[in-house]
Amino acid sequence: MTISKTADVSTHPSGTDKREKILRAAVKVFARKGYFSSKVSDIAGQAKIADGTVYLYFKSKEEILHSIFNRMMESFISQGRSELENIEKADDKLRRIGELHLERLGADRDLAIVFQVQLRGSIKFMREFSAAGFAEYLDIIRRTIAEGQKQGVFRRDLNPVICSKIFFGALDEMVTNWILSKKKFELAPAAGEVMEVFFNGVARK
Amino acid sequence: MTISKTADVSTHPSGTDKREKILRAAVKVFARKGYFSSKVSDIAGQAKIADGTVYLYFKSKEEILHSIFNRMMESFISQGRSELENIEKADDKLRRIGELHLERLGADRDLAIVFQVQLRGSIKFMREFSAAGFAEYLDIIRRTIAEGQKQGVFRRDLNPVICSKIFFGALDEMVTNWILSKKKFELAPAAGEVMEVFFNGVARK
Amino acid sequence: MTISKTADVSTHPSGTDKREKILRAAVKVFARKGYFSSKVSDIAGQAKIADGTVYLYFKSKEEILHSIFNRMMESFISQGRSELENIEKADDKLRRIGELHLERLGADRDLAIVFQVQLRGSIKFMREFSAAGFAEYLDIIRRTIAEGQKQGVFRRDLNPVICSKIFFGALDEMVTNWILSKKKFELAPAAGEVMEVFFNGVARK
Amino acid sequence: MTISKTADVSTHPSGTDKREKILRAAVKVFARKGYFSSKVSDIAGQAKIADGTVYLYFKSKEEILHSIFNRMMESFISQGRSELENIEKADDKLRRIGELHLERLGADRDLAIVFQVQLRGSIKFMREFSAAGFAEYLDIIRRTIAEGQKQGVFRRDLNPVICSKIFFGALDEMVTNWILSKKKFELAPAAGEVMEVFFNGVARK
DNA sequence: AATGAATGAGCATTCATTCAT
DNA sequence: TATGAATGAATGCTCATTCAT
Repeated sequence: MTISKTADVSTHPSGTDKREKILRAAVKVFARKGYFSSKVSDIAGQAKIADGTVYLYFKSKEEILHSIFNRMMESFISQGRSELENIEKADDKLRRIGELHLERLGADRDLAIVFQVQLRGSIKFMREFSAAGFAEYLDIIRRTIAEGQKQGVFRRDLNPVICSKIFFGALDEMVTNWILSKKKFELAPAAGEVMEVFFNGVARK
Repeated sequence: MTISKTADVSTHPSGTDKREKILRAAVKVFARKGYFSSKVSDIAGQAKIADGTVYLYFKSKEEILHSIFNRMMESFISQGRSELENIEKADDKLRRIGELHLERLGADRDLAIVFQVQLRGSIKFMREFSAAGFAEYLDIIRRTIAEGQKQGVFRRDLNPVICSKIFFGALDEMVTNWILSKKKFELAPAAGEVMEVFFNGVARK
Repeated sequence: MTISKTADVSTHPSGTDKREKILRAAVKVFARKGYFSSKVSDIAGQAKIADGTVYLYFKSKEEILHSIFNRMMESFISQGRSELENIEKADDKLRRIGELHLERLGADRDLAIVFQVQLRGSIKFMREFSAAGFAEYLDIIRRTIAEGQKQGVFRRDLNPVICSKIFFGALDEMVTNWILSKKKFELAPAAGEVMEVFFNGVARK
Repeated sequence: MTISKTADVSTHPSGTDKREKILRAAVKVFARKGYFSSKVSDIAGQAKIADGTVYLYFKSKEEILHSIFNRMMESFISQGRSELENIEKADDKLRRIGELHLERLGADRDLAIVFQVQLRGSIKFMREFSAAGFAEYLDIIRRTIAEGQKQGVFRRDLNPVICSKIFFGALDEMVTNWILSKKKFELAPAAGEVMEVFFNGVARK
């Protein structure tokens, strides 16, 4: 991202840039060392600013973590919404959600690590994370499944709530494994197989 | 790098008791406050021993966490093995694994929290956890699926590695949701529906 | 585990010693550098203990300051009481109070500095100080004056409250001047002249 | 803290105005929070200027405090001089000093707080304060007393130095008590009683 | 083995001061 | 002159670990 110091007079000229810079630095640092083991000065160092400057943009180290996942969830959900609104069939929608999920996290390994690992590191974070947008995400999946049941493409004998957890859990585990794996492989392609199992099961008919 | 003094502890009968006491205390404390926010003195206090005594049984705070999951995984896997060896059909085996997974974690909420939450809090822990037994667990699932493919009960066009992750991920998410849920409900009963989806999919035929 | 606040220190044999040592060190350090400019590590260094040890005996730097003046006021007032109870005449009592005041503070220059200077450095401290015992001290003086009025040794047209402030203020200023003075002189002998003025005034009759 | 900036460089020596504004702001802020707990940005905020602007008028935070009491002492002493030069009798002079002292400080509670409390918070400040004008003030009192002795209105057996401290201490304590008191009362009227005691003593003849 | 007092490295945060604009 | 974003030194407090008893 370039340091355009001419353009946006609307907000803080450099303010947004620096905030952005800190967040990116924090993602990198948190990904490598974990939230608790990361020092604020590590983040400042990575962002090439003075330690104190961090506090001009964030109230605390914890707020940085919050900002990371709030921003991510927001863009995640809004992107999801716009992509899905033109899709009619619930199964297609779900397939697209799965693809987006893996594409998005597969595109930024550090961000994925923060999501998969650091966010799970404390019940407190998880609850806050849940409140911040994750619950909504799960609910979108649930509604899509319920929609599919109405449309007649999904079985009606299954509980959409449980199905949504299974769906999310399957994707989530793909991401986690990808992160931990030493072999570099593409995450997104796995979406197809996940959907196949989720839709049709592993049983031979 | 590690761990366990399992061997030499067995020599001292009372040693095992106190070690056990510390581990139980640690599970309780970690579950409530998270690994990083738990103080060694909290654990000692909970175990009703002096702070220093902890270090007669564990080299460090981290080793306590390691011991918790090593012990858990060991018993988990050995219990699984003995339960499964008399089951012939791969789908029955897999069903039993799912039941055991949820029964076991559903039986001890604190332990479940440590597994679901604290263990995920750092890549380091996750890698070590993976090395310590989780990979083996996932592999048992994978082999069971491959076995089912041979037996002809599972589709042969699916990759057992990916299927095993889906299977584990689905169960794992059930547990995580159960932990975070404020409503107290039984975890184990969910196993049936998970298996149903995993086996037959959500699509209407 | 932890210790002990003010109360049960008496139980620990060395506990009291170390607490004492820290307080003495703190008086010295506060006297030289002032409360705000004194670092906890200065105090620890002066007391020849590790920084952390300070916190085994005091909850915070501020609590150290409180302890200093609480302890001082307590002993000051209790000593005063026992000295005064055998004195009948109010003017003799007052004279003895004046002497004690100057003797006591004149005996420990560092302690006097903390009392005269550091304690006055913030309204907050002053109010707390006032609550802690100073108000009582002033009240003892006031009552003694009122007593003298009853006994007929003091004029009855004067307000004892105001007189007590004048009395205290006069002594207090003697101490403050003594502290600031570069010439080393004895403080206590000044008591006589203060009493003479307070009793008989400066006016020539 | 944004400011309307007008290019009024031409009009006034606005420098003095702004300096004045900062000093008034500082008195208010120091009075409420104490010198050490007051932030330069608090002062700037109170004065409605930018933080950096403070440094165009003062070299440091400490210099602000110095300026406050230098200015105060100057005006105090010069006012005193002009008021006193027409008074012949030393006892009348002293009476007027006492009145002025209490009137002046009683008229501006915030300023009084800074004088009574913040100035006493460090030996360093006190010494500087003393050098800056307080010593001179005390000396004026001393000389007035000596003058009174010559005039025959004051006893000659008393040491004027000690008497001046008593005189000042009594007044000073009145002010300090007034500041700490929660009840709002007028400070100046107390002057009469202080003088009465100082002149004639509390003893009944 | 058990204790718990003592240690001291480590760290988030604050804030006086500077300086480019 | 004025600004306020940026700096980075400074410090109170915590807590895992040690060790004398």
